[in-house]
Amino acid sequence: MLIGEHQHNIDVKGRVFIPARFRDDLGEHFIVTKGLDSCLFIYSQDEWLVLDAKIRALPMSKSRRLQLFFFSSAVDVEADKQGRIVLPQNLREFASLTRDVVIIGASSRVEIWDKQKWQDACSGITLQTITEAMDTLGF
Amino acid sequence: MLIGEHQHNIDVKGRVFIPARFRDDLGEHFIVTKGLDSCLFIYSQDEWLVLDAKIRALPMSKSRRLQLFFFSSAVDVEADKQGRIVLPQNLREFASLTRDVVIIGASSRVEIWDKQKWQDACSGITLQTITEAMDTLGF
DNA sequence: ATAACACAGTGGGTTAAAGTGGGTTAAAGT
DNA sequence: ACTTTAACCCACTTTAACCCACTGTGTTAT
Repeated sequence: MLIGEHQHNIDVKGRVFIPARFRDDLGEHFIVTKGLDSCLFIYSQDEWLVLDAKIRALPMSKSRRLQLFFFSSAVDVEADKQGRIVLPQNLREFASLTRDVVIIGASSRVEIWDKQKWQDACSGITLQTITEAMDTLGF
Repeated sequence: MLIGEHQHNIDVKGRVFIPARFRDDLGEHFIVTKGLDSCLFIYSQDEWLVLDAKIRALPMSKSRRLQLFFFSSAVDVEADKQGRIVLPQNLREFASLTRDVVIIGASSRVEIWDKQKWQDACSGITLQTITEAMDTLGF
């Protein structure tokens, strides 16, 4: 299960370090795609296949946009000996990744955020929202 | 069932001792997350899996922020031979843990509080509040 | 009653692994 | 053939995992 929050930098070559815990779960290869809120999603090979199957199962009329969005932007990457991956420029631009990034475990996938964007998103979560959520979830 | 109150220190390495009784209940691994009132929650693997499933089951459109909050703030930890866990810096900061902490059993989970915060929270609980609560519960 | 023991709790030093940066070589495109 | 880019490798720093030694307290046995 992918959880936790890590801070890392992208170096001048466009490489990002993927924390060891995440690599254990993700495996050798993994898939990077455009995600929601201008961040990037990383799926393990297995999770990607699940997603792929779900999208295929949809009728073309509904899935067309989704297909284009996910498949066109998806890249299969492999970590180097130091545990880093190279992010293609178009994905870096999409997520506005310059230097400081935050890497987040989100249960079935990993997300890469620009640090500033992540902080903004976090500050949007109020105590009330969380309390309500805990109520409905039965914490 | 997790009950009781224990006083402990966090050492310079960010380690906290988890009382033996709690460890018996929590198992080998446990999950630490950001909780309410600036404290940390600790769940057993089993308890967490239930929560994980519930959170995942929510539709992405409504719960995206919540999912991010819960999963990003969670960490899987394991006690060392002495029965201590290492708390990541971001969680220590969140809960303002410096040295003196209080560890509390709260039925299905364990909570870690800054000592001062805990005392303040306790003094905020009046006899009236409790009596009212007991009334509604039908004690 | 007291010594011996076991275990809960504390502190700190050592070592292996995680994380970071940059240089070099191979490959691709012009 | 030359320039640019990406892949690969090596060296270094930092951090976290691991281990060991010590203290205190309660329990058992003599």
